Amino acid sequence: MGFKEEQKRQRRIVSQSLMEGALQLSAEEGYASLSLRSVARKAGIAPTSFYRHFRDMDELGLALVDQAAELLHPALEKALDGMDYAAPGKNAKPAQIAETLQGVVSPFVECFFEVVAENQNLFRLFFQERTGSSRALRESAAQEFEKSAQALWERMDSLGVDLGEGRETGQALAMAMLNLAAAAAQETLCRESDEWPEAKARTARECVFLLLGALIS
Amino acid sequence: MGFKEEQKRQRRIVSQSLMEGALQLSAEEGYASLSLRSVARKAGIAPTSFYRHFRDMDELGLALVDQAAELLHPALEKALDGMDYAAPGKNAKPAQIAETLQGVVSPFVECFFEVVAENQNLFRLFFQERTGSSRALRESAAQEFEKSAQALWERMDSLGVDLGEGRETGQALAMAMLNLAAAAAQETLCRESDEWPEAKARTARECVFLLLGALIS
DNA sequence: TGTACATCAGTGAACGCGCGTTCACTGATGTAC
DNA sequence: TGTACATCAGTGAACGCGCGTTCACTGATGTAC
Repeated sequence: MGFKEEQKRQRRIVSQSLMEGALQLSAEEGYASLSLRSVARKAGIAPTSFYRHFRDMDELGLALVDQAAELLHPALEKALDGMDYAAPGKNAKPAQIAETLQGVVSPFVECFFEVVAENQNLFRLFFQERTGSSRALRESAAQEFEKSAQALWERMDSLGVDLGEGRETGQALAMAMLNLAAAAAQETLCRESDEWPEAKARTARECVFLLLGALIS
Repeated sequence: MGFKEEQKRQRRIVSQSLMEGALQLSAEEGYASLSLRSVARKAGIAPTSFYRHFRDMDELGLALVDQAAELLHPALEKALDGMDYAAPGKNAKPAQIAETLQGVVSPFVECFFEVVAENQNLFRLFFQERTGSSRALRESAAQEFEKSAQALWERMDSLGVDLGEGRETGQALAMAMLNLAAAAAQETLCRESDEWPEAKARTARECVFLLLGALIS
């Protein structure tokens, strides 16, 4: 009876070890240079068995991007839940507004860097392929990224962060926050040392400046 | 007499056609997937002749990154020359400060996007490899990028743009401007359509907000 | 002037290798009757 | 219960291919004496 379930479980385990192996190898040589055979070797299966799990390396890459997205979105949800913001009065001082904006920026930065730092190889791939050479990977990653920007904007909008002339500007600013965070994360991922706290602090500062500038314009 | 010069000229032409060929191919498949043989084929020489010009594909990549840097730096110099800024008074309105900041941001954005749009394949490679898989390429590109950030910061500093607590913050903000510009450029490079004006406008807006936020904090 | 040698970009043949993919097979299990 | 068939992850042998690299060579030119 339990055989089919067990078989499916095993299948998932092998698929995951292919993805994990691809991730480890891509950290060293880059995803584009990987070979089907090297990934199968890393996962401990015959090259021909690869095809029982993925049509080709591109499909495996897509699965990895999906996996990254499935980690990113709940992390972002958690950030959105943790945000608070009290719209400053007309005469509020910049320093006060900046302080208020921390209620939006801090949860974002914390959750973003947490999930990235805990899945470094996965997000290295995700950020990389967002502008990579495979159209399928690129479009999928870019789309997930945009989804995140939209969710972020909608939350800020509903909190009453007034980013100016409407939807487009607001979403673009959310995208800019994500771009700044991704740039800092990529930079940190490429370095040997763990400079995550510094990257987080820098990103937070930049995001606050960005929103503050938008708010008072 | 003129033979040696002529020979050197020819050599440079062939080297350039290898670089040009690599660039064209990398736009389609990504630099990491290129083969020495395909590049030689594209340039119209025998595979073995490749070695008369570059030790391997990595050295060719470095030459391309250098070439990008040699275009980027003068473009940035031009931008720095074109900047002007009159430090706003204590009671200046945000809208006025934003207007003043355009004198810094506009030349930067104009020159940056001009040189990128005119050398799309070269800068696609440059931005890509900044966080790519080859350590040599990555470090070289990242270093040139940082140089630019430093030059940008020094110019803003000398213009009297007061970005706050000193050198580190200022340079980080210059880096953030470059990161925002690069992200917008990469995104546009990946799309089919020519959305350069939109990307420029968006980047300019984001840079102004960023600097404005930093200024009034 | 001629002769011997040096330089140097480019070449074609040849090598061994890892690659992606196909094929027919195994062996464990479930299903129909 | 037995028998025949279906499913499905995994396998090893085999294929043809493009790859990076080596080697000894060419042919045009400059240089020394």
